[in-house]
Amino acid sequence: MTTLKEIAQAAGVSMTTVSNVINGKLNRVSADTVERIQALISQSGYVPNQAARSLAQRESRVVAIIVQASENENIFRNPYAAEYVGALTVELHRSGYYPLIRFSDDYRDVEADLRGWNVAGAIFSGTFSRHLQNIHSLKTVPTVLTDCYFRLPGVNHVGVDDDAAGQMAGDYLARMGHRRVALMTNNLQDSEVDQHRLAGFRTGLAAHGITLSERCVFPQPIAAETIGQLTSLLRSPDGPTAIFCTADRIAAQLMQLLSAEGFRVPEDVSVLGFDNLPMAEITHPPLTTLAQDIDQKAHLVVDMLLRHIRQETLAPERTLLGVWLVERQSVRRVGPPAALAPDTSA
Amino acid sequence: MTTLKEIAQAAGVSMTTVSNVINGKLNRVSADTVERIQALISQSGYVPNQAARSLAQRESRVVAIIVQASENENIFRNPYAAEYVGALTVELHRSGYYPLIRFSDDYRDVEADLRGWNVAGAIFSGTFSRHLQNIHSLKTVPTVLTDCYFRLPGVNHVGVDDDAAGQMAGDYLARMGHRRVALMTNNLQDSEVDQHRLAGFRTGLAAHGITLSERCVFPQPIAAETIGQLTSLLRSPDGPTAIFCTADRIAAQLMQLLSAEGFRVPEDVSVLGFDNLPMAEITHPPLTTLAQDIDQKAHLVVDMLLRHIRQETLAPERTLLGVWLVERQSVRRVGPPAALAPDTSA
DNA sequence: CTGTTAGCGCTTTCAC
DNA sequence: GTGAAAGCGCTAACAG
Repeated sequence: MTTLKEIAQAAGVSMTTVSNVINGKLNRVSADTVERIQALISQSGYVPNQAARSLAQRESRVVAIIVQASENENIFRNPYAAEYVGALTVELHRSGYYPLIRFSDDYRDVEADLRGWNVAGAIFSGTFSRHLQNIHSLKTVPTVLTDCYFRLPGVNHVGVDDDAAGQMAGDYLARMGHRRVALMTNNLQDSEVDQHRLAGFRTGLAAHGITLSERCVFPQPIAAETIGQLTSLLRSPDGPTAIFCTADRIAAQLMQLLSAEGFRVPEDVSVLGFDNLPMAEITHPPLTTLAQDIDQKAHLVVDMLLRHIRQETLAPERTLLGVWLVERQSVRRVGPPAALAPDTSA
Repeated sequence: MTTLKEIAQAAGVSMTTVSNVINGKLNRVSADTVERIQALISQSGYVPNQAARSLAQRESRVVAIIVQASENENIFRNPYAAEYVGALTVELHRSGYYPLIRFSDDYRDVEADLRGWNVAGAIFSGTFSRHLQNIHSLKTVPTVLTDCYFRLPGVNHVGVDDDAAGQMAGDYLARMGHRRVALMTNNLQDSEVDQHRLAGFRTGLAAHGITLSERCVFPQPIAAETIGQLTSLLRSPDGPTAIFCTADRIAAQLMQLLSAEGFRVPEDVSVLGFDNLPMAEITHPPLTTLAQDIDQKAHLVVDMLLRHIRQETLAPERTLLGVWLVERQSVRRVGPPAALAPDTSA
């Protein structure tokens, strides 16, 4: 193993000079010294020791990525989480940072990660406010909160405009002629993202004089054991004709279950998803969904974080990303054509 | 920020003693000193500095997870990779290690990670032999190779028995009455996993007197632009009646494309997948596939690696995991019942 | 442009 | 049982 000291000795210069070359402070070193040192570095295959660097500089090149999940849960089974973290990883690598991934809902683990590794920054995804409250390092570590609703002055935030997105969902289903609709979320109880999508959905429906009935709100994905609850609702004369799912994954599972119960999508019931993950193309029928741009989000988040780390002028504290509709085949238009007449905006 | 030194001063003991308590060397410290120090530690919220620890001990608690991918490619879009890495992450956390995830096909980056972070160990997934050859740290860093075919004495290896699995696929399709079959892989050119599945497939078919025609081997997934190549083959009188895909993802995409072209699965053509990912349940029709146990694999891999790190008696150098058939609805039985007669083993 | 010096926070001999 | 001291590999003032 080669060290900086050895390079310095071989080059007949001090460690400082070598350090300057390594860290690109080339204005402090003469051109031929730079060249000589770089030659030695690549010959010897020298790699700087990150631990020593972190220790001396009191900051590592590590960025913590904290994903809301119960410890021991493989959250990458959720394709949205996996794709998002993967995109963040690519962006961080590109900038010379190393992601430290933690699945957690225990603030002590998170604190230990942030402090123990002297992280340069942290990115949170989907963390509930009640957990974020306890993480005091938010005040000292450059942080970008994503898909969360916890606010703290000076802490940047990036997320989908969930209210607007929910509204778009409600508006779309209403325009497609649906008057009785339902909603299915991942975790309405805890997830503020889900709560805002619901609120927006209500607003969007209200604009068309539609009220979301309480028994049509499913706060968790339905499973094979509990599908009966939904099917009997669907079969009742005043049951919903469309279901908005706040994640493609829920929608895909739901369609599968529905099809096993003999319901046809979209003939018997329409299904609208959220995210536009690759899976939306392989469901049957292909899923109509509200799309978000995960790569764009990851790029923006890392960019914001690096700005923050470099103490540059901060970007706006809060950035809301839009979603757009991708129509495939899981939502159909219902009702007599006359019902559409009042809509003059089409 | 609290340091070990401060704890020592507050407790009126030396740093050595505190260090011993932190590292569980309790036989060297009296019971009440232990207690006093532990109280101080939890009161102050002290968290050891990982960089300092790594530096002093010349080894970090970092385990590199290297996933074969082109740099800048978000490989977590591949649900198998995501689920596997997620499972490894959970296992490593459970044992107090930190995963360092790297998507790469450049051995220099990998070397830099391994050396720069003084990693305790490394796990490779799917790395091609031609890349692994260049990674000299394999000889010095405790390593488990997974889903690879590169052999090096002293380096552990865990993988699916791809030959046996391919054979199982061939045997199954033959038993279901298919005499003309096709194969579609992810990257036959580079992936030794795919190559072994193909070899096994040929063996399995040969046992039933079936030869896999060259034009029925698709070395890469087919896209919308190239589907014509397959459909014309399918329509020809001696075209294949079943397609074995070496990943569920390929199978799901294929079924989607096929359905858009007016082919029905399994009536017109059967499709067999590989992995049994959650997505296999949401395709239409639900996918018949060869299942592997990802959690088991991850558990085994981490267990092996930790053994290696702790210099315990090594597990066998090579462990092959089996797969099993999960029958859903994408493969149908064809041909006259008589065709089944020669099979006496059923 | 270059070098000297003093740590960063922890572990680890080796004495006591 | 406990402590003193050296050092892991690097960076960062500060001098020259």
